[in-house]
Amino acid sequence: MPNKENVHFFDLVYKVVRLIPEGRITSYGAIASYLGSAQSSRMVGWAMNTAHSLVEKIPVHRVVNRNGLLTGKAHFETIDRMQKLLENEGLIIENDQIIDFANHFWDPKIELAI
DNA sequence: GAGGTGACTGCGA
DNA sequence: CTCGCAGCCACCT
Repeated sequence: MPNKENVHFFDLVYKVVRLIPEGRITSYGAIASYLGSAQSSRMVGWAMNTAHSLVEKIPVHRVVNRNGLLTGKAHFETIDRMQKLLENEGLIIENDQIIDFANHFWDPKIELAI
């Protein structure tokens, strides 16, 4: 659905991430796949890095790798921040990994019915 | 302008 | 099972 020219990859990423419901999470790959660049999952991660600097509030803590591992926690203010935020939304984190990850997974491809 | 880096992923050894 | 490598593309030096 995204165009090819005037649409920036990052903008789409922000848009999708912002749509993630509370208590849900998704993966970099899922977003990348939704944007039509399944192999560019790295860019999603980089987008999060940029998003962190934006004024807009983007729930970047709801984006983890495909294993439900909090790989991006190091980029938050504190290492515990990400886990704390997720736990505050009803998720359970153990060993930096989201418990019952699959059950809380939010796939933009499905939820947004691309 | 060129090279290095990275919050990922999938596949092969 | 774990470990390593290649592909991907925007940003930084």
